[in-house]
Amino acid sequence: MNEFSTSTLTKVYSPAEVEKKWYEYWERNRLFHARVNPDKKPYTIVIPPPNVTGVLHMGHILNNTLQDVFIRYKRMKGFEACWIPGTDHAGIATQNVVEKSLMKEGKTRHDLGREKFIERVWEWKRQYGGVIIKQLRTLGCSCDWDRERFTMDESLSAAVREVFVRLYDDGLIYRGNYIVNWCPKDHTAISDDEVNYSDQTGKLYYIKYPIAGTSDAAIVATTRPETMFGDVAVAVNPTDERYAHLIGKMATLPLANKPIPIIADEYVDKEFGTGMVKITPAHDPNDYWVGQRHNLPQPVVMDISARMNNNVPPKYRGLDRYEARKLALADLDAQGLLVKTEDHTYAVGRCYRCETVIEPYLSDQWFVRMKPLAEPALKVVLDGTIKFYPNRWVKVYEHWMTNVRDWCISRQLWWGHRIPVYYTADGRFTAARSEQEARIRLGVQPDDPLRQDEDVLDTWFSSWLWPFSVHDWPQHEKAGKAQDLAYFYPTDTLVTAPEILFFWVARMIMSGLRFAPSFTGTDEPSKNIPFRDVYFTSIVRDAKGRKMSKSLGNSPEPLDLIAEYGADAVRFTILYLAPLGQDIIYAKEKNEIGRNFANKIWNAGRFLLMNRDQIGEAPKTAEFNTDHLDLADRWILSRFHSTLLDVENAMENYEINKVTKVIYDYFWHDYCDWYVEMIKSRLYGDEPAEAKQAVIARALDLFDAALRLLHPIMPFITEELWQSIRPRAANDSIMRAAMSEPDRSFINKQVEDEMAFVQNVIESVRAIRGEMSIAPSKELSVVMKLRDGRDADSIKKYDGYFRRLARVTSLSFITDQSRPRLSATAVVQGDELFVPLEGIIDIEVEKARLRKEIERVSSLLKSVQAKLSNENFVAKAPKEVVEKEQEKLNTFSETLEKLQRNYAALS
RNA sequence: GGACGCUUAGCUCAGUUGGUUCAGAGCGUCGCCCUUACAAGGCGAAGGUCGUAGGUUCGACUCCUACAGCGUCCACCA
Repeated sequence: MNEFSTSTLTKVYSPAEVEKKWYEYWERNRLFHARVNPDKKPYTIVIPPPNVTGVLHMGHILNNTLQDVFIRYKRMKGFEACWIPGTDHAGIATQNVVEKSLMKEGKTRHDLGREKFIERVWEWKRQYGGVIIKQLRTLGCSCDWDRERFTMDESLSAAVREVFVRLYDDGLIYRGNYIVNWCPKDHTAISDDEVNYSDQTGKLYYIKYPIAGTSDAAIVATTRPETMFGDVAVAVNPTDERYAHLIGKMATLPLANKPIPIIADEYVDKEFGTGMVKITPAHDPNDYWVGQRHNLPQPVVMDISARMNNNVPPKYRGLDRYEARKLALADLDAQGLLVKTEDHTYAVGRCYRCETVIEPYLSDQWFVRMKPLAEPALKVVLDGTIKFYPNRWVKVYEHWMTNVRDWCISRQLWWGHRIPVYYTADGRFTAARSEQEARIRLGVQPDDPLRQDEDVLDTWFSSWLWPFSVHDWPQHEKAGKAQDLAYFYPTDTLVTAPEILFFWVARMIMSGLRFAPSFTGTDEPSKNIPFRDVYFTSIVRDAKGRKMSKSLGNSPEPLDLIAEYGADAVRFTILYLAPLGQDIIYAKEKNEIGRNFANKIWNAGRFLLMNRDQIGEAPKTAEFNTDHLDLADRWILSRFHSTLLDVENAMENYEINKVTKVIYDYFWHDYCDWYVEMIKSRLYGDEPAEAKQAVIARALDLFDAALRLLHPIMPFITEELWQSIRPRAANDSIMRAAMSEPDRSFINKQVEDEMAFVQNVIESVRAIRGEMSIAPSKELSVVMKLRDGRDADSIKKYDGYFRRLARVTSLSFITDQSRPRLSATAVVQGDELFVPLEGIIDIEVEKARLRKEIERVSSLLKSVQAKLSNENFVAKAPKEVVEKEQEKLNTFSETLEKLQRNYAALS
């Protein structure tokens, strides 16, 4: 498995086989599996269960990459990291999918009947469901697959029943005849949160309702004339003097020819329309409450498909609501009762699943009383027991939780958890965990008829229990999961989209605080909350800033991306682009960032292996070999440990894009661009073999450490290289290796300053080369004139670096004015540097170069001078700041002087 | 109508207690290079009065206010 020879490493990294190979290896060795381990602290994440009908999209890529990064990072940091995967049964979505396939056979679910239909859904689930779970493997997710759950598993159904009964017994679940959001296509109620509103331009119709016995008429304005058949009153504002005389009179409902009263109610806005409103209690939520206040009847005039029912005049019966609207308007117009029609923009609510315009509809539904659940759930977020990242979502949460409305949990579907309520023949009912329990509760004999409620529960009624139901609560004892539940609950981090803050996040907090005490045995909120941190992910948008979605067709196909760029590259790229709390603008081509980086890592590995094979490696003693250290070594060790600190810090704050940037910069620019280039001068120089082998060992140590640092983000390539660079034990994996711990004793400011000088010299020579268009292969000489107190030997010892990185083949020093006549010059930290360019130099180019540099330094100098001559500044600014400015003044003026002298020497 | 977020190089974005060798990176552009890890690469260069207008301060990309543009969430008048 390990110890490749260099020849097997191709020049360009090809991820496909590598990724497949290692994922199989990890899974085969059950390296993702977490078990209760008292010696380690647990770190748990439960996956936001994707719909069982779902396929991977870019949002999942981001969301699951983040979770995998957290899990892999914590695992390497010594935690027992457990990522629990699973899928959601997704009531409406799944039922729709199966109904669609039935339609192809010319059947409806009613042709099959409930039992057969549900069987059919299970069959579908077994065959096609959970594709997304397989796709997550492609992405490299290290989920504990032994713990995979489905929200319709028997154990999760038990949790649903338990919770329902408890809430029912506590009086928090009730049944009522209320207006709900009805989807005429899915034939079910949906919750307030499942309705999406969008502005739409429609018409506002003014309709005349004659008033019996007078020539007067009430003129009402409505956007939905078809609901007029359900009108039971006309309302005016009690303070509206225009209509005071009409209150108590009867108006005639046109077309239906029914008398309805004119009533007064505060709800009516005097300014809108005519100030008179038709009241339709069964088809409008506001009208419903008006009707309640005035004890009005609630005639329902549509059926479950929003077709007019038998409560309307015969000619309208059976018509779709929009056809009925058309016909009613025509009839009203014919009778001269349609006064006028205006354009009107208003918000239309649509079903979040099928986009059908919802119909407010009066029906019997089950509700959860939310206030008592919301209060403690709000508290733990406000007091920081649960933290939101970014924090601003706390305000949104607070607003919702203080204005929370009761949750309609019944759905008129077949696919889902059946409501555990049982009715006797004479109409008594109770909630119960089982039919047997219901019989006991109701005092009903085993052979007496008992009927279970036909409806199922909202999908979220099972997902809100997810953090503990995954451990088979309330049957955890029986299932042998008691220890797991105690050890892995609460979870640590929840990674989810802000869109489901209310649907899911808020409700999980409520359910955790409400039900966890029964297994944690404490009322302490911090032990009962379902998670400690919530990370809200970015929205992935396209180049035009539009949200990526299936319907817009503007999203790349994730699996194609992975096939083309590699999973590591896709993971790296999306994290690199995703700042905490900000949306991300995504385009396929961006994956070149990750792909190129992977290739860079790959080639660094090739370089090291090649040299190891040729030179050999000193035997391993500590994490980092510290024999034969020189400047570059001390510097890279210093840089590495500061990088570790930065990564740790950014990780704690969930600044993952910062983590990727820090590592990227370190690896590419510090390790590859400088360090690797610098050790070449030693590896190919004339040092003793022992020193060279120490250099190789150290470079490999650092590479090993960098691979571990990178592993959570790019799991595959790091495993491949980690296994190749050193012999590893059988079944070992980088994912089980320890992350390096930052050690401040390696961080050395003097070393970094010294290195900065060497880098500046090299960069100055390179800049001259670049400006003069001198080929990199052309060898150059450098003459230096040092400022007072500087020792030439302290610079000469870096000769090898200058030779290797700037192609400086001759370095000499002068102390007088004998500078080479035709040379380009630079000033590096006060030391002057001359590059003799006899025959190559273009005087004008060099003069222009120097002029620009002189300008730059002059403007710096000027601003420092301005500051120091400002009395207020000197008097009020802190002493250190003033001193610093004073130092700058000296440096700048010295540098400027030298530049000007060298400029003069050219003319 | 209410709340929140964003506005820095052509593009996508960094910029942590306010102190100009921090105005930066990547992509793109231009120039020189296939230098024995990497052209998916190396080196260098050009390019921005940090949305607008005020204010606080010795000093603001960084704090405050207003405005503009973009975006998100919530509520909603029939």
